[in-house]
Amino acid sequence: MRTRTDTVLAGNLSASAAELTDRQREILRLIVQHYVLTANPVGSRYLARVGALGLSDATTRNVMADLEFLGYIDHPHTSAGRAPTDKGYRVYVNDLMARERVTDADRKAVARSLKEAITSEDVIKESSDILAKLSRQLSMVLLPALDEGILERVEIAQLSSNRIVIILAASSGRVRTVTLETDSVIGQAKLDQLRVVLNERLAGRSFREVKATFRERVSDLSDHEKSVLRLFIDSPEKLFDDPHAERVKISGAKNIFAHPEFQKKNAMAGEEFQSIIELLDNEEVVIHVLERSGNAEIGLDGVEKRISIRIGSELEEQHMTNYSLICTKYQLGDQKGIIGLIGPKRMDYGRIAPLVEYVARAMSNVLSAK
Amino acid sequence: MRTRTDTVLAGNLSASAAELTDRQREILRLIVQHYVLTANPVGSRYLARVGALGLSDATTRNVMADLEFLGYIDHPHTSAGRAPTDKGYRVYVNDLMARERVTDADRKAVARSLKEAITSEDVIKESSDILAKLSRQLSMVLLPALDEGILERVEIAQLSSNRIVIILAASSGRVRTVTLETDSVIGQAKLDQLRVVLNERLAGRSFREVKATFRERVSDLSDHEKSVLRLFIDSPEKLFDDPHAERVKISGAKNIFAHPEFQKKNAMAGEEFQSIIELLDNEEVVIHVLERSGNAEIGLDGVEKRISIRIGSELEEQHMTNYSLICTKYQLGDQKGIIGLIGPKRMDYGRIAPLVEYVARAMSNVLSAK
DNA sequence: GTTAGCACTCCTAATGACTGACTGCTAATG
DNA sequence: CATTAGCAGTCAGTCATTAGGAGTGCTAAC
Repeated sequence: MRTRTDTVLAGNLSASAAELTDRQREILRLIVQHYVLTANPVGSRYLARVGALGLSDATTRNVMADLEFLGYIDHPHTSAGRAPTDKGYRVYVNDLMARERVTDADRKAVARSLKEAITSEDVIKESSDILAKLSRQLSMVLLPALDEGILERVEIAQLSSNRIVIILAASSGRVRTVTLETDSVIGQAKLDQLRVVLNERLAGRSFREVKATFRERVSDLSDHEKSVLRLFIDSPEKLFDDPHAERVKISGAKNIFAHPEFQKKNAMAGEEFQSIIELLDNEEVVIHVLERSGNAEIGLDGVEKRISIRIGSELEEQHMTNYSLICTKYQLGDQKGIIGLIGPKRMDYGRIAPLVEYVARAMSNVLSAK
Repeated sequence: MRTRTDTVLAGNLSASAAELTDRQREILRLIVQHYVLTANPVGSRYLARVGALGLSDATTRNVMADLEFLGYIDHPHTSAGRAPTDKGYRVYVNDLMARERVTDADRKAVARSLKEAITSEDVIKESSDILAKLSRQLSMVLLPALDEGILERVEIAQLSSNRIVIILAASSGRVRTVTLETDSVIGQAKLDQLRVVLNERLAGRSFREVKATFRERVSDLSDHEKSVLRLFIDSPEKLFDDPHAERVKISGAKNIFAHPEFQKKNAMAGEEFQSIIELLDNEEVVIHVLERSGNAEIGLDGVEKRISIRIGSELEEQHMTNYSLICTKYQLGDQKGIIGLIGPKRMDYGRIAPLVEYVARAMSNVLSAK
């Protein structure tokens, strides 16, 4: 299919975004912007007609042919307009787009939401909700992994003669409680003693370490004490860690289905749709996607990147090639969580990326005051 | 449109299900069963052909015309087969269907799931998951409202010099924790004293009462103590109650969208679809739907009904007239929660209703042993 | 380098014919 | 009198065809 002309072009034009001509960059920018706006492939005649370029459709066509050959845009079929490829979006996000300032209205809305929140849990849920609302996308918040934090302190409280609750406080401020039924009645003095021992042996260590070494650490306790801790001894890996469901908050599912790409015929049967539903159904998928994107790009590679944007195939999820993820980290105590959103690749990056960053910063501030 | 013949029929045939003839009941049963199975309106010729009746299509037609006039079945357009109306489903559920025994395979699957669960929270989540999986519907579990339980005990634990956690233990076994930042350092002795006072004044009362009267109950405390409890004094109604998000577990969203009614053209735009998404997005809607159905029918009207089935319009939700809800209560400590599922009205009630009941009983048993 | 013009491709929506599944009614039947 | 056979009429869904529109690629002229 490739003609000799193509080869010549390939020789003349580098595939690197930096070496695109100004005109090419400008046209790519226009294509992305119009496609984001309308969800329709944009054609050369249309671009010429709106006249932002002062070029004829034919010339535009030539440039677009070059851009297509270089892999920045594509067309679904011969006589359709062009839509950006993942590579095209990537260049747009990196070099071409203008990051808009978060509007005053949005700032106010965020402040209003967060003011209502009393507990840290509330703040996190509200942040997710307001981000979903303002971005009109599907928003997700991931709490910092208990697993990666320090077990600051263990408390034991007696609820009734045979029920106690064990409180695991992480240095991030997160708290995990586990209630236990005890076989025999256990006195307050005994409990106090047990608390002291547990704190001596566990406090200040990472949950991960505690998980791995708990059995040994309590192996010398009396049988009676061990029977109280039976559940922990049986399954430390579950009790010293998050239940998956509780690390994730999701908001705004309705937004994602309102996008025009879902209005076509058999949208529900498609794998895209299925994969979004999977996200709603299964917290582990959310954790996986957010952690991979968040941890890989933000603050781990020397240069601190403030925000991670993954476009289509960059998500490395088989069925999510039509979506983009924008996420960043927020601070909860001494740990970091991740907040972000998912939407169609055709997304207003210039507006939304700063919004994600803004919400993350706002929630971090509010959380640090709790 | 109604002819004189119709009027005569109306005189002859009562609208009460009990007064349907055996043949009418049998045909209604067949219609429901076939419709549930195939999702296609069922016609007289089809019924005659499968031959379960030994009647010709014409006779079947006559009976079906009567059933339609009486409001048990309907047809979407002149030349379509008949589908049950809500009234038809209701009669089917009340009088016609056979409740199947839960299969051994299902029983084993439930047992296997619940065995893995360690904490009560796990049990509840697992119950929801397994119910969704076995029924292939959207399943929901509602925890008992903190609001309606007794505040059994208050504990205070110090996490660090200026952070404490307050533990509210409900008699149901549920525990709510709230971490507080204190302005000044507060000694252990002071905390112990505060705990004693709070327990004296709050323990044993309902959360609802505590919520309403907390401010008065602590009005005589020292300013220092009040400053520690500032958050509670400011918003007792929020802190002595559930955050909505934490009362609800949802599983199996993917199931509901796999049903054939969603495969048609603009399914996503429809209000039905929107209302299901609303359910996923908004815990308060779930709470509302489950509580209304569960509380209205189960165990409040003298006769203890074990299970609540609401069909279409009986749900009294504007946009959910195409769905049915099956739910029942389960026991958590001294309170009851609700577990149930939502699916298209076209649902295998005979299999699913017993399944819901079985899972509820199984989880109640496991929970009572925790 | 840029543009005009033209032939060509392909999607989409609209149309209309056709089929199949049903119903309702009537007249005949046992 | 209940039941059945037969027939005309209705309507959704499918399929092929058509016309229209948008856009491309190429070539030749400016």
